[in-house]
Amino acid sequence: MQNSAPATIEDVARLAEVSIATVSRAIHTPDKVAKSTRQRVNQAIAITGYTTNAMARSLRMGRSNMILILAPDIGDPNFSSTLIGLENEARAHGYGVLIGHTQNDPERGLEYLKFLSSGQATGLVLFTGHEPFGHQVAGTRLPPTVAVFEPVFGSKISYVGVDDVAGARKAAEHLLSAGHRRIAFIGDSRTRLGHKRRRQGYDLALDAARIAPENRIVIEGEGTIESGRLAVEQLFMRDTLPTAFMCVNDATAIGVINGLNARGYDLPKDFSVIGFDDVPQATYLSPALTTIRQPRTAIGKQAMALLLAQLAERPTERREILLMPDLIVRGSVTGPTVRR
Amino acid sequence: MQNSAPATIEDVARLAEVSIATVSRAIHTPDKVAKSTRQRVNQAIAITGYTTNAMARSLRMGRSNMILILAPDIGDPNFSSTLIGLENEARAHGYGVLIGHTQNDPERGLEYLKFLSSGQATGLVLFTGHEPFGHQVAGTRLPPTVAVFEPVFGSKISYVGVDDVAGARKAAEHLLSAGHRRIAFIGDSRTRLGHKRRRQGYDLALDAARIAPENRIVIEGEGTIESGRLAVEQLFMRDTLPTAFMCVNDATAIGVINGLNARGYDLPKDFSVIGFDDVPQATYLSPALTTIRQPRTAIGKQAMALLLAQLAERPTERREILLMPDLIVRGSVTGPTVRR
DNA sequence: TTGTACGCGTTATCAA
DNA sequence: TTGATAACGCGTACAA
Repeated sequence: MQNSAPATIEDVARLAEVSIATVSRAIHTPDKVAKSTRQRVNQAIAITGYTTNAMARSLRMGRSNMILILAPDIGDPNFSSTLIGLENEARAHGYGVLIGHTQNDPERGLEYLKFLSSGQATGLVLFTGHEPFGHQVAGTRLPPTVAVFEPVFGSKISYVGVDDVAGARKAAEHLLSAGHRRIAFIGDSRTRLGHKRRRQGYDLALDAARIAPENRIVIEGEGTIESGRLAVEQLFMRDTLPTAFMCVNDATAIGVINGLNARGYDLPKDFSVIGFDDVPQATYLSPALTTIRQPRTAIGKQAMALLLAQLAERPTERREILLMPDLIVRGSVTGPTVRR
Repeated sequence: MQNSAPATIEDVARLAEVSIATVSRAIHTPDKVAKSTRQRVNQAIAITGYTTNAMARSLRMGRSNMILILAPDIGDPNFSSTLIGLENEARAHGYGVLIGHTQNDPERGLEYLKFLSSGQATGLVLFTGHEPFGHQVAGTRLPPTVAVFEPVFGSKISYVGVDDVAGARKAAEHLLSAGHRRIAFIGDSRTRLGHKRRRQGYDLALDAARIAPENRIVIEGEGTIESGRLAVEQLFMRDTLPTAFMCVNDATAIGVINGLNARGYDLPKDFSVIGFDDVPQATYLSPALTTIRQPRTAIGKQAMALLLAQLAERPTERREILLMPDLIVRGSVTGPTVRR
């Protein structure tokens, strides 16, 4: 027997024969209400199926218990498992999460900004690598925020992510220790901070191995499958072939493998390829991709923990938490082949 | 010069020297307010940077302009492009969308249900194939809802999706016309309606080609990569090999290709494989996967249009809109090989 | 221990 | 054409 309109606190109060104030107290500070009253209230809640109206509550309190997650591309294979870490940690502390998909569209950014400033979300997680577009224009102050997956360029927003330099260094060292001396780095970038750091790791490893700069091959790329294919074509045009490809991420590696296959090469015999990220597809490539695994769920968990801490007591200093990634050895790396 | 607290309608009213009622009117029914007054109000809005507080608005109106999208798995490659269709159509009509990730967890379902009944979202899009868990328990009435991607079993919720029967039939006919007579169907299901329909399409095509039932091979599977690999193993154990694999979806096809590759077969020479969905990775497999393409963005667009129509005038009858998918020919299908 | 009454920011009704 | 004011559902001083 349920009404069409959802039960309000008043319905409960009437049924329990108390005032709405008592109902509210019975819910939020149970020890401040007599045991017998509390029981009557709880019964009434059960009967009516009462659920506190989150909107009214947030309006009154000036804050909600929702966290907004802003992502430019939900299809990114790195996104979903990071999200799980974020969600689980939030739930464990009584917060819910909502996902906003910006598609890198400034207008959408603005829209979600309004959502925030209406108080419909209390905290913000950024996958975007930059503040929401229109943020400065709108002149709004951002709520407690943490960035994930890509640090926010030129800002004091805290960041939780993988240690790109160390991970990339591991990758390069793996190639080096397999005997490679001509290693190409595919996917260099001037704008993406994370990719820049991976390039640093590459250089660090090659420095340590005393590989002369003129024996390093660096190709730019935006980190997409297409950019990987393109890089292969560029290399073949220049006719400066490496024995191994170190890719800025797995998407690039997939493109490289693809391009190499298309040219009829037999991997990993002819060339070695290593990636970064360990996306789900990496296992199903042929050869299966040797790569650096991002601890995505752990990153999500830590990021949310940091955000909730900020929510509790607003600190000023920016924090950067870097998690160490692991090398995952599969089939795409072997010793170098001497080509004639 | 901006305040810390966001401007309210009262700030605007004070600055424009009118009442808050007039401000509200100037915004929503501009023709009902004198031109000069309207201009003063607009100026004041610009100066204060006023943005209407969505929460207060929704509380008063009893409805918001947000649509909640419930998905069990955001990582599903079918999800993101469907989402884009949904988002664009919603935006075009002044609605915003929020994504809820259930991970098939009943508790999470309940949580989002509360979100809905608080009026924080007005409409619902279901990717889940079932009503939110706990729906019956909570005894809540669902808002206007439409299902996408997977029809909701045993319910009168409208559905927009691909024509599975017709698509599967196209796939089977493609195999047939390439000369195959022993075609295995991988991924049969008793519970998933969409997969059942694909199986129907397979049977229809084979009926028409007068392939006797004893020459049909049907393997169950849950539509995952792993289930595809498993199916291959089963077939080899039984020693009843087909010349072609028709897979219930691309994930299964990837597993099948993988299993076949692992056994050292040369595709598509030794076996043909066809998928269903056309996920982004399909192009990058070797061989590139011939498959049936779901018009995902169009599905999203149509689904949202249907939902918004329901929002405008609540109809009773259930509708099912089926979009026709296309055959995408790539490299994974050739004529059958005679095996000794 | 409990109840009364105000305010959160809007929109809508009713007078003026 | 405009303004006062009542609701929307809730939390919490303050009073009892």
